[in-house]
Amino acid sequence: MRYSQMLIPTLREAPSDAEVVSHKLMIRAGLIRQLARGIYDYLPLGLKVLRKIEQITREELNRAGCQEVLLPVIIPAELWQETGRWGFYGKELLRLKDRNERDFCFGPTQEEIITDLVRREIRSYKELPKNFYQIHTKFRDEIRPRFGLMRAREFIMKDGYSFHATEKSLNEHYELMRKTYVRIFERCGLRTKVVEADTGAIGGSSSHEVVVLAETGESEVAFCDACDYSANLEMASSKTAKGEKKRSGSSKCREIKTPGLKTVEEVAAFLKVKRAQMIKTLVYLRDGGIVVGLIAGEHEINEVKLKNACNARFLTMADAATVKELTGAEVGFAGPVGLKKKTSLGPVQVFADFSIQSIDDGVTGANKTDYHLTGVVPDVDFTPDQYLDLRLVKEGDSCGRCEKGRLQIKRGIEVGHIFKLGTKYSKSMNAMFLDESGTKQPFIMGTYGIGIGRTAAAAIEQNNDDKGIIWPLPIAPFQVEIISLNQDDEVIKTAEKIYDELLAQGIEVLYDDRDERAGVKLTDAELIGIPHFVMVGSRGVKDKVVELKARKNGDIKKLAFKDVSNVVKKLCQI
RNA sequence: CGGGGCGUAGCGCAGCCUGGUAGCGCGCUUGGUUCGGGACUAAGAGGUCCCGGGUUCAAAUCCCGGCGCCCCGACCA
Repeated sequence: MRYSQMLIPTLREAPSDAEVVSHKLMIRAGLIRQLARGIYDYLPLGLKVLRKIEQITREELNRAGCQEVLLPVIIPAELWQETGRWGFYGKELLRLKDRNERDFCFGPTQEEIITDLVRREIRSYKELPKNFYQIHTKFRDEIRPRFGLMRAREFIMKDGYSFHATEKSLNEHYELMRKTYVRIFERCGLRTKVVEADTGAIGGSSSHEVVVLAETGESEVAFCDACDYSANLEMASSKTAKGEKKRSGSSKCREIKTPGLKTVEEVAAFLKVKRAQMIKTLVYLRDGGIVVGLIAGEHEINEVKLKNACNARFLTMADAATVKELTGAEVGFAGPVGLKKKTSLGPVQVFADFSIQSIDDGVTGANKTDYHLTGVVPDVDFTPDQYLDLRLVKEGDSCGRCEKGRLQIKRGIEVGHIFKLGTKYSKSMNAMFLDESGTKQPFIMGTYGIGIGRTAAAAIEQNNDDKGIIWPLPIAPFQVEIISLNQDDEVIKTAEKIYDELLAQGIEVLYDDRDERAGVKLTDAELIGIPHFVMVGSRGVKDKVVELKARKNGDIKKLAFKDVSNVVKKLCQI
């Protein structure tokens, strides 16, 4: 491709609304332009990168036995009503009506569609397992799109769905997908980590995320420095003392006046007790009731763990009025002793983190404004419904899996996600096959996603310098860029000749044939980040040499004309 | 949805406070000189000052309403 014929609108300055480096560079290098919030045009250079990532994804999935399909983006409401998601999904689901006022949505994910196809076309266990995937555009009306393609509303995603006759088959396939995902991102030239993840709203029993470690990532992952344990912060567990047996005895609880002291720090300082002795009491609102979480004052509660523990559909901090109704006190004085079992909003569940199990002289709110209780003993003064792990792990906590490891916490970009779904969708949509004994069984399903645009953004986050993008070779829009450093006849002749030679070798080459100064061409070349430059100038032409420059480290090698195509070809082998 | 900010030429911004009919840098067009790391020079093109209403002799500027975009928070296969 000739640069002069391509639309590559590079910018010296990034638009002021771009925050993170990948967003800035994607705009400056002319890969994307924004049309509306979270909605982008993909320009020629940007599309080439996406296509590369798609192609690698396709090759690896096909190799793993998956089949590509292409499902509609506009979906009739009926299918979503079958699974109940038409009601649950909320505003993130873009809903539309056709000319006859029938309800449709723009698919944010397509479990319903594929399950519908499979229930109509697959009847026997003999046809299983199967994995269908597609690469197409999704739309999620995100509350807060940001960072360019990292969190867009309209985005390109590879989504795949597998169907199995047995759990064993699902487990095997899940493992295959995990390996395949690792390989896909490795081939893209990315350094990734596979972490255990929360199954979230989509439901299901097990889930892993593939994340690219990057400062600008939106998710936090914890991993052990000794063993291979790694998990999304939402899921991560550290070593916890548990299994203390229940105590009995009489209460030595006392009420103490603590005027205006609400936080753990304030109360601990006032009463001269350790934070570890404090029983922090947090009140949450869930669908159909109230959930109270108890945790030692030195720790933070992990709301995802709490939400999962009580099996809630949603969970949010309770407002002051609810806290007052439950405890009879202002916010800041809640405690587990003598709590109501019921409120106008529904029943009250109390979950306690293991960390309070061993407290024997605890301090907690008295459910009375300006008062706290001391000498509180769990299982004597109050009994939680359940003890479990509710802690948000901290950097340096000991690993929950191995003996000596410590947890580290880093930020990452979630580029892939795999789920064991089970029969959630097949059951609600009555998608059944006949097993060996001739009985109807719901399909056992898995779902597997890769954010294609987000992967491109993550690649830039991981590979850039102050001059611009440094594409990993496998996903670079071009492998080589030829730059004529001036417009002398001999230089142009040579550049054209090399261009033809490289093209003939099947190399993806961008030839900057513009009548621009060397500086302009080089700066643009560095910005758009093609891995190798072949620089042709009049000085070299005299001696029949060109210069080969690596974008990554700036190394320059002189090359005789006759060697160019062989050397470059070797460099471009992946 | 709550809090904050912004909207003036393709991009980055000034002008607004204190109303008088729009400017700078980069980019773009044409000519000349230049030409191996973002040239110089001369001449140009390009703006519904986000939209609507109001105040005023006069509004980019003041007032009211709306829209769009960004940031923080709540959300998130």
